[in-house]
Amino acid sequence: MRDDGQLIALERSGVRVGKPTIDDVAALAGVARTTVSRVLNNQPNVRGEVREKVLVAVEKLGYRVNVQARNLAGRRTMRIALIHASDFDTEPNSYFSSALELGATRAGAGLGVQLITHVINQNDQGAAAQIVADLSDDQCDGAILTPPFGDDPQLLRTLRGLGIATVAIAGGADVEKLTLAMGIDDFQAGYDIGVHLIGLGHKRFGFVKGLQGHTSAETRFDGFLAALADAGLSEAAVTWRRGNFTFRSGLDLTQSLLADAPDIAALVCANDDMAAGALLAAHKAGKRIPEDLAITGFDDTPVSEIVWPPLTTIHQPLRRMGARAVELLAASAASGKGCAPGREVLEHQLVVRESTAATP
Amino acid sequence: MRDDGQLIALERSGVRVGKPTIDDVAALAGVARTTVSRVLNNQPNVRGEVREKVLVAVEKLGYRVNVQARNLAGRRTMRIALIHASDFDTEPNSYFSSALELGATRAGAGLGVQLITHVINQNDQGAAAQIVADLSDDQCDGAILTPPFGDDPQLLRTLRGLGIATVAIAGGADVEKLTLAMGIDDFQAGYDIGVHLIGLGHKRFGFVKGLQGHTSAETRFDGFLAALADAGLSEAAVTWRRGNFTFRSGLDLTQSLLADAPDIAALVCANDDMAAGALLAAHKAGKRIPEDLAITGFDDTPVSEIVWPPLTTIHQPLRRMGARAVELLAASAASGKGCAPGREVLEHQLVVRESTAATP
DNA sequence: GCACATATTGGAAGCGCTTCCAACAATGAG
DNA sequence: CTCATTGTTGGAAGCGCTTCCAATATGTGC
Repeated sequence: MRDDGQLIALERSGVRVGKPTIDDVAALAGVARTTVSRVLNNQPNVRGEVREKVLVAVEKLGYRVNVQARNLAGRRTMRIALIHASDFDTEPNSYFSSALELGATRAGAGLGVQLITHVINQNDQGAAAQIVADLSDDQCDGAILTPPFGDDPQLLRTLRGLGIATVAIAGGADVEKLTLAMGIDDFQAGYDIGVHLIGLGHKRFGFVKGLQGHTSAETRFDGFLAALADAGLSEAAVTWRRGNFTFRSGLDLTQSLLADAPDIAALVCANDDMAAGALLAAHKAGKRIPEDLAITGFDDTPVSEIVWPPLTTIHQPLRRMGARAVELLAASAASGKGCAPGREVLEHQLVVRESTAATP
Repeated sequence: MRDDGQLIALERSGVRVGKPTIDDVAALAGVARTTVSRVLNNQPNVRGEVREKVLVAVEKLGYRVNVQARNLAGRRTMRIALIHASDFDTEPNSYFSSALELGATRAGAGLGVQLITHVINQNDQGAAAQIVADLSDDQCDGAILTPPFGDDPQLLRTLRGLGIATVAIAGGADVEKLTLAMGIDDFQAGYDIGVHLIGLGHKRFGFVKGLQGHTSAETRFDGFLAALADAGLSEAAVTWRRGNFTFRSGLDLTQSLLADAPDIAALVCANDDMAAGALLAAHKAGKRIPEDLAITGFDDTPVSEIVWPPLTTIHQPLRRMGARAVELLAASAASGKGCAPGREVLEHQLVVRESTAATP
C-alpha cells in the first residue's frame, strides 16, 4: 500500500517507474524509435555517432528489449515441438532428454519461440503416425526429433511434406539428405574411445551396443572398429551384445559377456547408464576396475561421476545441442525457407576418469 | 519455391493459411473479438449458447492463443530470475537444479514470463550481494531462490525492499514470514523414512546430513528423530556426520561412520548422491545391502535407480516445484501485490526400492 | 406498466516492438 | 552544376491480443 503511494508520487513527479521501453531510449537519445530499433538489431545505415548515442541511452536506462513485443511485431512467432522418445518422469536414462530440453527451452525463451514437448512411446506401433498427428494438431513450424525418431526417413519425408522443418538430434548419416542432423562426430567419438583403450594396452574388448535403429550409436561402434583396424586389430578382438540403454541391460549383458568371453580387458558401453550396470556386474564377478577390466560410458551424464570408479566417457554438449536445434529452426522459419538438410557437428570430448587405466 | 507458389495461390483463392488468430475465430463464430477473448479467459458474462459457438469455432480452426500477444496486451510481461547455488555444468548433484529449471522454464513459456538463470557460487563471500546486484540489473519482477539462498533472511529482506517478489525453494520455517517457502513437508519426509526403517526392525542408525544452512535438510533430521522418539528410541540411537551433498562426502563419511559405530543397521543420507557414496563405502567394507546395512537417499533423482541396489528414497516433485514457483510469482505480479509470505507444500512420496529391507 | 439495476455484447485503444515507405542529406558521375 | 544513386532518418501501420468504456438486452421490484 505504502509502496503504491510512493510509486504514484514518483510518477507524478515525472520520474519514470517500471521498465523502460524503446520509446524512452529514443527520447533520451533524441532520435526516432526506428533508429533505436536499428541499433538494437545491428542493422546498417546508422551513423556511428548516432549509434553511440543510442547505446549510451540504453546503458543509462538499463533498457532490455521485450522479447514478446519483438516477436509479435516481427511476426516470427514460432512454435517448435520437441519429441522425446520416452517419459523422463519414469525412465532412468532421463538426463539425456532433460538436458536437451533444458537447452532448447532456454534458447526458445530468448528467441521467443514456444516450445511444446511431446512424449511418444517408441515401442508403439503408431509412434510415427502419432507424431505427425500431434505436430499438425499443434500447428508447429518445426520439430526436434530425438533418437530413434530422427532416424526414420519415412517420418522425415512426411513432416517435410507438411512444411514442418526438422532437426534430428544424433541423426545418422542416412538422414542427412532429409533433415538437419545435429550431433557430435559419432564415428570420431567411437574412434577416440578405441584409441584411448588401445593406448592403454588393451587387446580384447567387449562392447555393449544400444538399441537397433539408433544410428548414431551404431556409428560409434564403426568408429571403434576403425581404431582397432588402424592398430592392426581385427574385428574378432571385440565381442558385443545389444542392450537397450538401461542400467539393467548393462548389468545383464555384461554378465553374459563376462561368461562368454572371460578374457576381455576393456568394456565399451553405448551410454553411461549401461556402463553403470556393467560396473556392477564386474564388481559382482569379483573384477577390480580398472585393473582387471576397464569400462567406458558415453554421454558424460552425472551418472558417470556417482559410480565407482567414476567413468571414462565421452562428453556430449546436450544442452547446447538443444539450444542449437531451436536456433536453427527459428532462423530457418524466419528466412522463410525450411531448414537446409545436412549436418551440424558439435564438439565432443573424451573425459578420462578412473574406470580406465593401463593394463598392469 | 514450388511451395511458395502454392501458398500464394491458396491465399489468392481466399483460403487462409498460417495460424488462425482470434479474429478468425470471432468471424467464424459471428461474434466480436472481445467475446472470444472472454471465452478464452473463462470470464463471466457470456451466454452459454454464445460460449458454445465460440468453442466450436476454436475447435474447428484449431486455434491456439498467441502467448506473446496475450502477455503484451495484458501488460504482464514478467521477468523472473532463477538463482542456482552451483553450476550444473560442473557439479555432480546437477539433477536437482536441472529438474527445477526445466519445470520453471516450461511454466514460464506457457505464461509468457522470461526466465533468467543465474549461477552464484555459494562459497563466495559476496554471494548475497551478487544476487542483489544481478537482480536489480536485470530488472526482475521476481526471483526463485534455491538452497541455501532461500534461507538467508537478510537477503530476503533486501530483495523485498527492492520490490522483488521471492520464492524460496526448500526454504525453512524461519523464512516463512519473509517469503513464500516452497517445498515438501520436510519434517514429515524425515519422519516417513524413520517410520519405514523402524518398521523394518532397525534400532541403530547412521545419518549423513547435508551442509549447514540448508534448513530443509535439517528439518528432515528433526522429523527422523521424532519418528525415533515415537517408537521409544532415543537420540542416542543415531550417529551422524555432516556432508556436503557430494558423492565423495557420502563415501568418506560412511567410512568414518562405519568405523566409529560398526553396529548401525540403517544409514540415512540427505540426498541421493551421498547415498550412492555410502553404498560404495558399504560395499568396500564388505557389507551386504540391505541385509547388513540398509541405506536411504533423498530426492529420487535418476541416480537412485542406477546404483546397486536401487535406493529407497523420498521423491520430491522438482519439476513441479519449479513450475509452481513461476506460476505463483507470475500471479503475484499480475495481482499487483507481492507474493504473500507463507508456505506452499507439495506432496512427497517414500519410494521403497531394494536398498532397504527388514532385519534378518 | 415504469424506472432501475444487472447481464451481455461490441468498439476502439494500446501493449512494445518491427518494418514498410517516404523524406531528406550526402555523395559521385557526367 | 545537375541528376541519379546511396546512405541516413523518421512517421505510421500493425503484429494478436486484453481491457476499458459505451451500448444494448434482459430482468427486477414496485
